[in-house]
Amino acid sequence: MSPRRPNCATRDKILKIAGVMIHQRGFQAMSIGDLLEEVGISKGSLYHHFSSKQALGYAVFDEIYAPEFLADWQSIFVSKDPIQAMQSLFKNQYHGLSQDMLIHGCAVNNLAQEMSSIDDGFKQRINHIFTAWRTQLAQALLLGIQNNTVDSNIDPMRSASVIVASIQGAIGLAKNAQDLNFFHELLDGLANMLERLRPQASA
Amino acid sequence: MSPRRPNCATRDKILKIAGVMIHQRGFQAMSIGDLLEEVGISKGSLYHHFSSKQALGYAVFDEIYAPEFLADWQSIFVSKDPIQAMQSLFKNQYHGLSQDMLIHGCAVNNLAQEMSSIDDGFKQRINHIFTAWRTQLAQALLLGIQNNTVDSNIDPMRSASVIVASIQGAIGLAKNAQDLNFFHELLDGLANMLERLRPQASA
Amino acid sequence: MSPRRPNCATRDKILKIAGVMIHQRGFQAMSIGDLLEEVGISKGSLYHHFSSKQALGYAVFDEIYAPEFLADWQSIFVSKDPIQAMQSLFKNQYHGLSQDMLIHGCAVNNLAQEMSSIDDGFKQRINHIFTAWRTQLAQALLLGIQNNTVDSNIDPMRSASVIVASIQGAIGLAKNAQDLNFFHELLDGLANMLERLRPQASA
Amino acid sequence: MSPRRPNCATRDKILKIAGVMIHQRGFQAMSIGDLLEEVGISKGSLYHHFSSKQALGYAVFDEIYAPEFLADWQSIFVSKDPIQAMQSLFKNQYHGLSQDMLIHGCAVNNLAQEMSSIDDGFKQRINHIFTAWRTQLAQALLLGIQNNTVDSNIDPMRSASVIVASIQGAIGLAKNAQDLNFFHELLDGLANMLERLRPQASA
DNA sequence: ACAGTCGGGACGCCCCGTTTTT
DNA sequence: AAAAACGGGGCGTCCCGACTGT
Repeated sequence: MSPRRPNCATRDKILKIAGVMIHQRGFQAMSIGDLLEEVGISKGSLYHHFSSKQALGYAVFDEIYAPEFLADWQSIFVSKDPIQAMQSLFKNQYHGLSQDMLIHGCAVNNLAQEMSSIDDGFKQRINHIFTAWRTQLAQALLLGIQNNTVDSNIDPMRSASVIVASIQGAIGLAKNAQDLNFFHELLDGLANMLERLRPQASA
Repeated sequence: MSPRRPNCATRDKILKIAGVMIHQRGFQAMSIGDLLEEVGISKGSLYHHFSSKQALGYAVFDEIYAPEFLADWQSIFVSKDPIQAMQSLFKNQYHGLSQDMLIHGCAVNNLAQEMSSIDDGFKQRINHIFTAWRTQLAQALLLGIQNNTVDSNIDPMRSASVIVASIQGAIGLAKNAQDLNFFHELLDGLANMLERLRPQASA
Repeated sequence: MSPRRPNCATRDKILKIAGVMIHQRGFQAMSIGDLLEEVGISKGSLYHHFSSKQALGYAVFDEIYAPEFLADWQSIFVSKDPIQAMQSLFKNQYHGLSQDMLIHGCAVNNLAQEMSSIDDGFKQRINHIFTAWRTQLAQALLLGIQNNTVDSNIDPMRSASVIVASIQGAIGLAKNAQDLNFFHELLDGLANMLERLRPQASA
Repeated sequence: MSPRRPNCATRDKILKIAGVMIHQRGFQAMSIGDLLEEVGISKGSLYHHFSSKQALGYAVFDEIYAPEFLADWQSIFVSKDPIQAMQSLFKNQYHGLSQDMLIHGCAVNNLAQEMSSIDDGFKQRINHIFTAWRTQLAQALLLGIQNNTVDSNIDPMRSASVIVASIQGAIGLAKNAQDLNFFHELLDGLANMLERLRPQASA
């Protein structure tokens, strides 16, 4: 059950659909039976590829959620103006890809809320990815400070943490409200908040 | 099964313990059987007071979670300097009462993440309370603007939404990390972020 | 789940039928599903009375097998001529009640072979009952020695153990052969063996 | 799938390990999956050599259990004093090789108890081997009678059956008790019982 | 001939929230 | 308010067959 086995369409299909179902219903609420029906395979097939529901969940996290999670942020991590880069990322999420996140929230954050206090394997994975996110964002802010696009008075790491928290919180609020306008307002508000991290003109 | 039945010790006990268990495990993961054992009653007794698990959940929300949810914030809603008021609230949560929130997160937010997309009754209740929070906070910010403790350039409603999102996100992150220091850092970062909503000196 | 609850026909019915099925198929091979169908109840009903298959098995042992196990031997334990008493017991088993034992063996011994090395609860119960049997039979042999119906040179406890072993072994052999005549032969042989425990005429 | 295929290391390895596992856990409780893991082969490999679990079980019986079953008894079958020969066999089992039999019992007898009433193939095999044992032992007793080491009044066949039953019963009792001292006592008792088959001095 | 991967589906026990009866 | 009965669904294991490659 090595993390990557090349030739197995079934395994990939399971992972993909399980990724969607866990995102939609939560890990515990996703039933193996429903998954089997959706994928169109039998139990023996599933348990040939994954030794347990837990192992499947870990694989979904490692092979589906984690790789996609930070993908959108790579451009920000190397920008000289991280504030502008994030603002434009928020703008882009106004269109298209925000739908899924509006309805079901962030897959990683959902798992974090549901599983981190119950299952240690999930907790470690989630911690790892959030820490990576915060750390990289802090470095990006530092780069911004060096390029005078970010106020040098801020603490990069703490600001990065707050930004991460704000985004996750915003997605959570929006998912609950199921209101696209409200989501846009939140993104706007975040953009404005970021603008306040610019170097103060009065300095 | 009216929302408020004054005289019933058993019912109150059920509500109280159910409130704790839902907070700790989540609504779906809390089993009726475990609850009965904890309360020390029989199934018939529970179903005499609540017609279903769902009804119990609603009652817990309405009678336990909701009343306590905004209690701490009342002082903020009437302050002439809401930023300072919130900052001191965060300071107070450094000590004592933050433990529960660190371990299990915010009861309302947990329910929001778990149930709002599944159960409409929960969704409406949660929306209602979050909207109230945001609205009242926006009014507080407006009061701050009028008292020149908050920058008049901000949009009170959007800023209120972002503040709410940030707080919920911070609690979520901290719950996942299970790290008190990290939680304190987040609160610090939030306090700093709020400071940036002060009227700009350069204006 | 106290061992004896007075008013519960369903519980008794479950125990009775489970006792038969375990006797016929073995404990592990008896499926809960089949039991439910046979009894005509639902899963919830069964698990209301017994917390697990194991608990059911223990109850069957304690409340069905154990009480009946030593019943036939009570007359022997108080006889002045235990050899003759056992021989007549064997004779009686020629008729009628031996059928069940021929086909499926001794319920207690079956459980002993199947479960004692796997499950400690069963092991302890079985040891207890076998020890009781051997001990009481040894006392009976001692009584026979005192009444000069048994050779005083034998060691009562060891002889009792051998007698018990022989009987269980005989039942096991007969169950395997499924041959009534062979079973009768074995009982005859046992009776003859017992006769050799008489006081030696030459002494 | 002929009963004896000489040159196949894999097949032999399967048989050997399966023999151990069936002895330890029972036939039904032994899972094919566990066996494969233990042997270190794949399913395809096993089912290439054995058409089914049942066929594997039969092969284990025929090629592992049966050949070893009567090996120790060959010396007895040709002795002029079978009683003494058996007694010394019991003595030898006091040391060393009795461990396995104490813990897991007699492999053939275990199978007999578990499978003979369920599976006809097992039943026939077991019957065959037990019959052979009894028959050969009866002949040995007859030889003893002819050599005046055994009482001529006994019925050789019936006595042989009782002896076989006693031994199997003793192993069963000891396996359940898991008590080496008790096992030794039982063997002692058996030896004493055999002594009583000597020609009576008073005759 | 032999081995490995993959897939199949029936069944294992048990826990769930609920309804019915007393 | 308690005891009893309900039945659907939870995940996982089982033995096995089919297909693929050597």
